[in-house]
Amino acid sequence: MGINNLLKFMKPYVESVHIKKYAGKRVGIDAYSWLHKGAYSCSMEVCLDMEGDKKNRFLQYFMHRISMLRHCKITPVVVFDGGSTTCKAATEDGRHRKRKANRDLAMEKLKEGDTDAASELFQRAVSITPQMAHQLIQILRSENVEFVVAPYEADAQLAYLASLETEKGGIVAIISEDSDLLAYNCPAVVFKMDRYGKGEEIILKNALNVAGRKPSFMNFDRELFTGMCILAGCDFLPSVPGIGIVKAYNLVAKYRNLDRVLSVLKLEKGKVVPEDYPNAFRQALAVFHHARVYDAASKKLKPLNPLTPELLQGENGDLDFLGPDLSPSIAVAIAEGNLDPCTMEAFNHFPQSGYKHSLSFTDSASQLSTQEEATGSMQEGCFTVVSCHKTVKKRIRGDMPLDGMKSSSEGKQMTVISEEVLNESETSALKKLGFRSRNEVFAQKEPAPLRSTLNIPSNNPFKKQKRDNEVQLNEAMSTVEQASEVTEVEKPEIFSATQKSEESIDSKLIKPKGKRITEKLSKQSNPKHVISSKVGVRSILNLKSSKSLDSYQKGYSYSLKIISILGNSL
DNA sequence: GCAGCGTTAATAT
DNA sequence: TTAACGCTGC
Repeated sequence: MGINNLLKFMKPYVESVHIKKYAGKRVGIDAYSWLHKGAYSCSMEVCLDMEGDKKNRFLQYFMHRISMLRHCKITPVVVFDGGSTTCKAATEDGRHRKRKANRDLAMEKLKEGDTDAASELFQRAVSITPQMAHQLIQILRSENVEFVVAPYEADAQLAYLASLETEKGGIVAIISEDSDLLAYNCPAVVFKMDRYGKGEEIILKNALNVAGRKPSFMNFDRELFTGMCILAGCDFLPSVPGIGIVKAYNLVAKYRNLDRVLSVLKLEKGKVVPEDYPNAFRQALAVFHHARVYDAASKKLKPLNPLTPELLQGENGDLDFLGPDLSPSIAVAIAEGNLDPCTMEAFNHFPQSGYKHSLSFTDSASQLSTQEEATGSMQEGCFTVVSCHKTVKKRIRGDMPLDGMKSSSEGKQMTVISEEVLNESETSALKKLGFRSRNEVFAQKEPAPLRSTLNIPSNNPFKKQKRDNEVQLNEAMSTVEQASEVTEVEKPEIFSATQKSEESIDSKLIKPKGKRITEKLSKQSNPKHVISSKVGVRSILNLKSSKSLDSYQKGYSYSLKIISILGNSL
């Protein structure tokens, strides 16, 4: 990830800082880096999509850091990655394969009973899923933390925010682990920030055009700097064999013109330079400067910097490598966290989170820590559901064997495995180790489905898939406009299933819910599956058309605060 | 001196 | 997953 060896090379420009230097300011956060770090503490649970408190540690990790920033009077702006662009497909694919291999190995170790080796391998296998990001988004909403989902790269979105003035939603610095941000010309990036707020900062203008320091970036403009980064090797384009950061720097410093550098490279390295390297290089450069980002003011996608005439004329006018343009309604739905940017499926509005988000932050005795509150309603196994769908209400009230659920509880720490992500032998291996499957725990206890499914083609290249999905989404929308059932389900509603649930409204607990099984049930047993899909889409796009965002969000976050599900039965 | 490879440690609690 | 380190070969 990032630019090969860039941080090491920039060491002379790194300064130790405490994040409180940005008190009173808005600071952007690359969500992926914290999600990933947080996931280490629960890698097995995440990989196997288990249920239970431990799986949600990554949320606690994230929110702890948010609390720390707020404690420092910083306004955090969390930026999530969206879909990946075609340029990056190869890198992503390689990572995916590695993770899968590690996961398979981990399963084998687990079967052998070697849990230590297994957990180490699971740590290498963790990937951050859109569902995890969405879980976090739900909490951020309820805690009124500002966030945006980038249409493509979070880095580009962060760079865009950093280019805006504060009054227009801009940020003054970025917290991340990704050196790409420097290639995107972000002015101030804090790397390796620990939980107390200490980190290492690079301020770009302290390096560019400053005399007397080595390596000297005297007479480097931002384009040359980005060019150097690409030459050294980045996610979009591997470096020419034999070229690392030092040689890249020397070439750029010597010729101060990227076209010249490319021709010298061809002369010096000859056949080692791939045929299409110069073209790929220019595309990568264009991505770093003109990637498509979401503009909250116009609620549309726009290029990070205005497109140049050369770009508009070149590439036969096909600028999809910057990330294909999206219609405004889709762009908004993605940015606001209602549409999965990878699959273009509507996110399930059903609660997924087991995170207990009553975090407070103290630094007395210079020790910063979280406090989790357990409430009575949880211990008593209270059951409250938030839903956008009225049939859910009926099912919960009519069919849910609540008493059975309460009596089946076997202590808080029980971990439940999901058969949908495991094959048969894996499932039986885990059962031998004492895990229970979700199907066993949730059989006949699940409410009706809410998830929308839009028949996503699975093997298509990303670009085509996005377009197809967008068409389907728009079609689904227009069909739904006329469906009479829709009017019934527009308003988010809160339903309670026990007399205790009224009390739980004050509770700040969110307990996990079996999602995958919900989907499975929906396909098997709900003849109205297609309708409910459309409802999902409608309810999302409805945000834009008929309600002010503000009032919806208030309602939504309120709803989320009272989600408290299943109590001890997990 | 540098690139590039392999190994190892750290990430979180 | 990444950074850091040491080794090797150009």
